Amino acid sequence: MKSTTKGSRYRRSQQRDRILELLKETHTHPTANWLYDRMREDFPNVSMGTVYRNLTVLADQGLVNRIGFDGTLDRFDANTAPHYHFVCDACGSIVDLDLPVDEALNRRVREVSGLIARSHDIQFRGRCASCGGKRTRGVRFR
Amino acid sequence: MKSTTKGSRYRRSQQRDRILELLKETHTHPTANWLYDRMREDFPNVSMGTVYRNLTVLADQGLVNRIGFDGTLDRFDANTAPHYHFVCDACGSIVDLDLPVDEALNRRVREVSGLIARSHDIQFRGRCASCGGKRTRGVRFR
DNA sequence: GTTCATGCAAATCGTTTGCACAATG
DNA sequence: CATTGTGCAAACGATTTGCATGAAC
Repeated sequence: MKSTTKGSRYRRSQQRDRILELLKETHTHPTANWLYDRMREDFPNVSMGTVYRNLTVLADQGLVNRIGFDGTLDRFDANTAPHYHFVCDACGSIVDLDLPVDEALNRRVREVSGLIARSHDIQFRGRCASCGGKRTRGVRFR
Repeated sequence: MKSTTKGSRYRRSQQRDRILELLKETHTHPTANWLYDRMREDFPNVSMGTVYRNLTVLADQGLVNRIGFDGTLDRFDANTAPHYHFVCDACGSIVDLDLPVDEALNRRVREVSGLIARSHDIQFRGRCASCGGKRTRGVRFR
């Protein structure tokens, strides 16, 4: 991984630009493999290595977040503002929530434990709109 | 993975009993590999396969939780009561917090999004007591 | 005695990396 | 032209699985 400390001697590339574009126009927190499939439409010979390398660079530049929920693959998100997530038990889809981030929680942690929390993440779990109350096992997002 | 739906035709085994015991007397949310090392003290020929298989069974029986935080390996925990976690940025150690679980959050998700959240997890991030404010890069827990 | 659990090794999956060549600044 | 990015394939680390044998019920 390149360090953020140095002058970030990154060059631009069509591939990386496109990956960021895809992430900006997609709000499903895609996996590397999903991005790879989309990328092949424009760059038929693109490799997974390139996808991962660019995701790492974008994350290093702070343009993208890498998130790895319990059990699921790594997902990527161009929404770098702090926010909470809803994860569907059935199909694994992830939805951003409009709940305001509650900084007071970090303070409560300190009161209770003495530990200084600088941030926190919340994942809510349940069925998403399309999986509903049904027992249907949705197709796992890959 | 065996299903919970059937009659759970699990037999007991010394190995599984010992793994559960280790998890009960350990509150550091160990990795499979840590458990493997401890297991070898009692069962010199135990294999990782056995460790993982038993962890899966214990999780299926609801006796153990498998938790996989962002970037870290899977960790295992015999404390199955809902609780929040503090994750150290520096050394990766995980601490259970005494903060009461706030069920009202699930309701707020519904108000805001219409999604029905059945549960939620929170991970707080910061430096643990031993990593303190120091820039020391603690040894990553494996 | 039937079935489940084990140990071993090989397989799988997501991700990373070394290398020779192409693209960028 | 000095260096970074790419495509390819091989390497990697965590986890899973197939198989023959041993333990549990």
